[in-house]
Amino acid sequence: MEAPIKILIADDEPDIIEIISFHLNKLGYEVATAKDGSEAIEKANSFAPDCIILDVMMPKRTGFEVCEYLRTQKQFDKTLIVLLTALNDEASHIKGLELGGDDFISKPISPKVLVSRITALFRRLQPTETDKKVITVNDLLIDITQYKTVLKGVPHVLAKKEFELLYLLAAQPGRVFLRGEILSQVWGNDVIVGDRTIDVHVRKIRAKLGIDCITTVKGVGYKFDY
Amino acid sequence: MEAPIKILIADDEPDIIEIISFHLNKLGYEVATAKDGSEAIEKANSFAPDCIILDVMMPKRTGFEVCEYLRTQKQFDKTLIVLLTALNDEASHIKGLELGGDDFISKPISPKVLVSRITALFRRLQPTETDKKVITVNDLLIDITQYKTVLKGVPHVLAKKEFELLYLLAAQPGRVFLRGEILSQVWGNDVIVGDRTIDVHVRKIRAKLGIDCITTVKGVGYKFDY
DNA sequence: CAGTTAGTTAACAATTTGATAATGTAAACT
DNA sequence: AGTTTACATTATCAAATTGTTAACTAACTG
Repeated sequence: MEAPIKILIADDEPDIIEIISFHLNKLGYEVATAKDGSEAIEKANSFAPDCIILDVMMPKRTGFEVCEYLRTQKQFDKTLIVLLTALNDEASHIKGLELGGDDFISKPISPKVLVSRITALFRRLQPTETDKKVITVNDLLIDITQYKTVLKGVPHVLAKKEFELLYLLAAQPGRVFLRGEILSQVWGNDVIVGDRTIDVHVRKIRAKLGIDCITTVKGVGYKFDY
Repeated sequence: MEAPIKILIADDEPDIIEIISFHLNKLGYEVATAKDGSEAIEKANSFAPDCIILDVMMPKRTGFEVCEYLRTQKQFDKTLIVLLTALNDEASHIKGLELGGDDFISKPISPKVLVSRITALFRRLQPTETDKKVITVNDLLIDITQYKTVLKGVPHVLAKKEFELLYLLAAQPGRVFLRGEILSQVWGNDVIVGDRTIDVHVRKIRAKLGIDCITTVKGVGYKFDY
């Protein structure tokens, strides 16, 4: 990504603003803040954020009102809107979705959840990341429609399970998959197989491709890293 | 596009249906809904949608079952199928791709993501050139208007089923066809024939043409590769 | 250094496909 | 109609591939 992603946070509680912007800043996002609904709209126009986090309960204008207004404006077509609601407020959740909100986070806020939800949203906006059938990482190509793996232009034939395992890991490079996750995702929940089975398949993939694209995270699981 | 694009939504949660149909309606799509898998299949037949959004977890029949079934029906050849899955369920992702799903959207649903993904799918669909009558790959020519196969200038006579099988595979070189797909496309879904039948026909094609243009993908299916 | 975890290898089991022959079937031809 | 012919399908078994486990070794952790 070239320019830093810009995020606007609007909440009337300074503590919340501080916590959120601290964490987002740390991750390289460019952050602006607003302390009520009216300021949120002003800042949205001047700052042109990619994502706006709105507290539902705010002075001057509620998050709903801001959300509704923003959705009428063409320049905020592609802006993600995340609403902060009280815990378990299903009604607000539905209302927010109808007004065009993209996601909801319940207070109290876990910074970790917030960040992962926001990154997930951005990821989902681009089907090319997670949802494509062909994965390419450097000079490695993995195509599930063809069950084909090509490394440096040379095709390598993997068996079904090997392929599915590699595909799973490579779909999210860097993410560590626990053994349990791998088992349930590749083998399914009904099938019961031992842990060694995974090792053996990992080994075969490494051997066939001739590269170490799968990294062992001892005591945890495996990740694709290439 | 002249007539409005028709979209069928199947989910057992009325809230989800309401939100999605609200947003799609607003964009000018014609929307029908179903509350379970069985109703989804009924509505698919009567409504003839261009795109079907299926929740994976549904009563009566799961989204997977519906997807699998629809893909066996010739009239849903070009129908887009979008599956709604729980967040981060990679196994479903892979399974869905194998069953012929076109895209995946994780719950909770963001209207923005949903809409952008669906329009992206339709955009991708434009270059529909699947209906070629004559296929030529290298020095192999396959003409369905004459049921004729010519390899290196030499005609080879294939039986009806042999030809149709070859034609199906060669129409999308490289793509793996599951046995189920082959059966439903070449034999139809009413006819029940065993798996060996496919093997035998593949063998005959290989023998008659004298080349290995059909590759076996063990545990998965066959693909044309020449 | 004991205990845990992963890698390696080989053997075995399970599955899948290939090949061949036999049977069924439907049209084509006396 | 009866026969022939070509094609489609199934049955059966052989062969190849793939999946899994066991047993052992190596590496790491505290």
